[in-house]
Amino acid sequence: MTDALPFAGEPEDSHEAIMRATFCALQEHGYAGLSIQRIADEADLSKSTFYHHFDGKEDLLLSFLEFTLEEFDRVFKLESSGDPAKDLRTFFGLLLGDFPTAGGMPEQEDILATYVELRAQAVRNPDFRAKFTETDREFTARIAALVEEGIEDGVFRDVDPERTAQFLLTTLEGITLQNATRDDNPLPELRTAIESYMESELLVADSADS
Amino acid sequence: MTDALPFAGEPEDSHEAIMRATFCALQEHGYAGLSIQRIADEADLSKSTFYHHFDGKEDLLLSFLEFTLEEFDRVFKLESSGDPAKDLRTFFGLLLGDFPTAGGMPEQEDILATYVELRAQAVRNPDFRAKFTETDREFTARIAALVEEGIEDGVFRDVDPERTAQFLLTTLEGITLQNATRDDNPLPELRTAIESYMESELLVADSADS
DNA sequence: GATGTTTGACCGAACGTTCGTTCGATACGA
DNA sequence: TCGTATCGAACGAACGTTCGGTCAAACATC
Repeated sequence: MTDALPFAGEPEDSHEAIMRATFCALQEHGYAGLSIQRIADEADLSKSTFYHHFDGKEDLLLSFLEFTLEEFDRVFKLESSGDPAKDLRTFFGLLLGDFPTAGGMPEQEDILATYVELRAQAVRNPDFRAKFTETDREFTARIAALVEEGIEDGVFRDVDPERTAQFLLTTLEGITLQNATRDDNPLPELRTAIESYMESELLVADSADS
Repeated sequence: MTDALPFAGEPEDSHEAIMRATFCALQEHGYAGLSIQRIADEADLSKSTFYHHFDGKEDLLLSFLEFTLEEFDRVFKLESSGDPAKDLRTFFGLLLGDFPTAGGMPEQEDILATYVELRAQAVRNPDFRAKFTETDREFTARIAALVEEGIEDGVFRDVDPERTAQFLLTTLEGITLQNATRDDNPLPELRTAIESYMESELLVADSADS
């Protein structure tokens, strides 16, 4: 139970403590405000100790990104009911912040905002870009598999699974981007919008009209 | 003609030169690599001269963002044919990079990538966030107006214009985000995907099936 | 079991660089 | 002569990183 959460309990070693500290420092100060000093302070270590565990800032950030994306992936794998439509909705929910957070941890919206900050670094950082490309491909494949399953079960229309999955993921990331960079609160409305898309494009009609 | 481009010809005064230099420095070094020194170098001015024209970095960036978003808006206003479906496609194209660039200026994809970098700053910068919120609202309103026009003309289905516009803009920004942060080139495929969405959700069917 | 050696985690202090910003001076047009 | 535009030089702060050294646990040797 507690094992399902990424940063529950006390850190076991300094390596994990630094990872956790990076996470917290990112939430508190943002990517631009992230410094070795801040991470060291958050982890109750000295700056020099940090360099004993990591080659430098770039090394840390790449490790952190890798760890985080795998953690996302791991949580997603836990949720599967066999019902494609339900699983698809669950998957969308998770991407939009419906995941549990440990006590004292930041809110889901803050985590998604940090995701946007990290993703934007991929514009200039080739290693980041490679990681996000891979993650996007995995997510798309997972959505496509659910769509295909739904088509075989006769509950989804006969759409192109890969193309539909790509389109859906794009929209979901658009929602995340907008929600993290706007003052109004577009998320609830956009949740219903993507639900509408599912109903009109994906689900076969229940009644006989159109 | 040349007046339609944002940075054509020689800058008229130092203020404009700094704006232009900010634009170029952003393309070359990215947001994280943006410094007063770089801007001054690009504008052939000294750092101290910069402070004669702007209060500081934050002042400049806000002015630059304001100027840039208005420039986007201005280009969009030029294109209107009266045909809602065509105008909508033109609008989408512009948002995805189908705009002219002056000689020696960066490519459209680089400009969109810089847009993503700037937008990500809105996560932490309230002034940025306010500006992007406003721009999103304007864009949504413009799309909604086109959709409403299309419904009245009988070429679009009777959808909710506001909601449809919001959903479309979200997807477009998702496309921009993904294209700027991935190694593969999802833009062409996503262009056809949003065209498919228009055909199946928006346009009334030409033939008589469903 | 006592003793010398090695190893790994840790730290304080410092280094060199870059950053945003300020200040005083100079040149020039009105 | 007053205001405006420009400049070089410098400032303090923060950054990522390195270095020399401490301490305790693990290990090897006798």
